[in-house]
Amino acid sequence: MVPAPRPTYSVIAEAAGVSEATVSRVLNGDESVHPDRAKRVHEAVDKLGYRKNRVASALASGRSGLIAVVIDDDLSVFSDPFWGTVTSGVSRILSENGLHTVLMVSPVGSVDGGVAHYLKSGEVDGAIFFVLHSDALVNNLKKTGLPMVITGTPHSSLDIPFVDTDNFGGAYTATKHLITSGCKKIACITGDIGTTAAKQRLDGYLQAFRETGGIPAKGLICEGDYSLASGMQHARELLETHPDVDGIFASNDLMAAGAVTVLQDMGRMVPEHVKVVGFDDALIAQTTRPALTTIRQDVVALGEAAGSLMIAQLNGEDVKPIITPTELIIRASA
Amino acid sequence: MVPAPRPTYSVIAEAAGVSEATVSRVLNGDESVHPDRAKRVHEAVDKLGYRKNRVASALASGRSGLIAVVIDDDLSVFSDPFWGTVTSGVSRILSENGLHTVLMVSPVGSVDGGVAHYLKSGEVDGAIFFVLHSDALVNNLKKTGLPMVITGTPHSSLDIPFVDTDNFGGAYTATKHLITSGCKKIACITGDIGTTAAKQRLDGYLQAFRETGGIPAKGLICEGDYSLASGMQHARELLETHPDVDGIFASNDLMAAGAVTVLQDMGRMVPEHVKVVGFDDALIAQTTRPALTTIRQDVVALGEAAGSLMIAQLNGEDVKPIITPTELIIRASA
DNA sequence: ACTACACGCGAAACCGCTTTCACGAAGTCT
DNA sequence: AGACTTCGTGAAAGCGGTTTCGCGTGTAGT
Repeated sequence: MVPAPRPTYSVIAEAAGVSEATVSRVLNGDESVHPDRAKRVHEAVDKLGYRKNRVASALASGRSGLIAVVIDDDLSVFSDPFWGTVTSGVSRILSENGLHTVLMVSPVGSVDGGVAHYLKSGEVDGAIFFVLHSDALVNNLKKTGLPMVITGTPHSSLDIPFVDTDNFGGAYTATKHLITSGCKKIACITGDIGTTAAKQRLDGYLQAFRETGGIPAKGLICEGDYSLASGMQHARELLETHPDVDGIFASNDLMAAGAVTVLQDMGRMVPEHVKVVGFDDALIAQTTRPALTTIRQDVVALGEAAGSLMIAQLNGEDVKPIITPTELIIRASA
Repeated sequence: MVPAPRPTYSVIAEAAGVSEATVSRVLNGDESVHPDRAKRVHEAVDKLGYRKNRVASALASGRSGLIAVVIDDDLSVFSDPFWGTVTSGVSRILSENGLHTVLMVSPVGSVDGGVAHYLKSGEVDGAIFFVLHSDALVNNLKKTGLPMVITGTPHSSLDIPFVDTDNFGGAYTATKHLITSGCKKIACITGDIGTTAAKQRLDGYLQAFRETGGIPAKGLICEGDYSLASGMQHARELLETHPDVDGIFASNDLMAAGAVTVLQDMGRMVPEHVKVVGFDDALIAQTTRPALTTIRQDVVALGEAAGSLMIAQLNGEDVKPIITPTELIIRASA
């Protein structure tokens, strides 16, 4: 039971009465073929149900049609739907452009492991990185000339195109919201400060604060790590050092949720006594009681931006970083 | 600035003083090459930093080294870390075996779209499907002979290898736990009954119930849809129809969380008046107050199982479905 | 000692598509 | 009208591996 051999150029060429070279030209959108012949080729293609063999095409042209998405193999992948969502956005855009997404999970911090080799080996046409802590791998690969896009703001100012959420603006808006809601003493629980996103969100908070003319009191800024536990821990500490705190901006919803539960356990009502704003608009923002007021980032759009930046690069276009906007979602917690 | 041309077989062959055919044999583990020559080849490979061009290899051998992971483009991808986690497990196992993961997001319910074409076109060596509602696509592809693995129990009894969590066992354990904790009237809020997982979890509940000698009273089984809202709604209804309910097994943590908040809003204490057990051990299980007792499924293991089932198939081994075990996590809610 | 056979290995065809090159026809320029 | 381009096209040379085929050579069988 031979599985119906797929037609090749030679079959198409014969059916259309042209050479294989012409078939190739037509199928690759070369304008210089006479319309009549092009039409004949297209008809043959349709009739025979021809589908180009991408592998052969890749070998001959040196373009594989594959884009790698590189994710660090740390906890974020396992617990946070964020990356999966971005990836699906990337994947959609790429496949609309005839490209495919190859997923690579890179051991965290590995600068020269299998992933690096694979990327260097020219079997992908480009790579999209999710960078959290280190852009060493990206740096290492930069000299290869491989088209790359970074999701998240890079640490060093590599001139590699990147996409990111407007962390600063979102944090600013969140803090501003607390201020206009009447909060007098607003704390900030930052994310893992080793990430640029956490820094930017902190900066946004500081900026809003600065505009009120004040400076955050000592201890009002706590360095968390994006985990539920750290949200809980810092909320607890805050209540001890600053019992009169009446607003908390947490750098993500998970920590905000942790803070809310601790606040409630310790007798504070949210939002009556303390208002809390998170960041992300993750699922959990809707399931806490009260539901979290938060900054929504359009994660799918982020993925699509990354994808289109890659496409643009492959087309030789000039690319600039893309910052996607955020939106304040007002629920019950502030 | 030519980017250091990669060595090819001809270079290796020359350096090792053998033919290209021999290089190929050595590199593909053909035993019939004399050890001395094999050694020379390996040395040449090491010295020249040779890496096989997978594209060329794929063209010549007909094996691409690519495995597709097909995910339905519906909400689950966007909001549930589950799929991302499974995928990363799959990806790890595959890359340990020299294979790569190609991510394909398939428009939900599409039986004959681009994804199907791609899979049929022989550019991947196998496909792993995440099946929730329909296995039509899989069915459609079955006759192509493409090695496939399904994550989740298929609806129809296709004889396609699958991996799944022990839904039945987990639900049984959960219900049993409620029974031994002294609950007399135990309700079940099922998941979307169109999914096999929901059915199996319901069966597990029924089995535990049956062993007590009783039959669940009418209305004690409510058909939810895995959403927070449905958990809340059914908890509300339960309290009306069966005010004396003292145990609830919800088919996932989200619904369990919804149930808990409603119970509390309506004056019941958890776990004093009503005990609640969820399923999944999702993040939310830790953020509800009280934290949820639940059934943990090892999602990474599930992905790894799917990956290894694929590997086994490619090796021509006989494969059987794999059911991964669950674990009862006792927290405060039951 | 003579055919028989297995074993190692190299030559060469081949996988299916891309791209360079050169050639004839048609058009343009003095 | 002759020389020079331009344009559309096919022949053919790859791309970098894999695999079939057949040729010595060494060992075994009789």
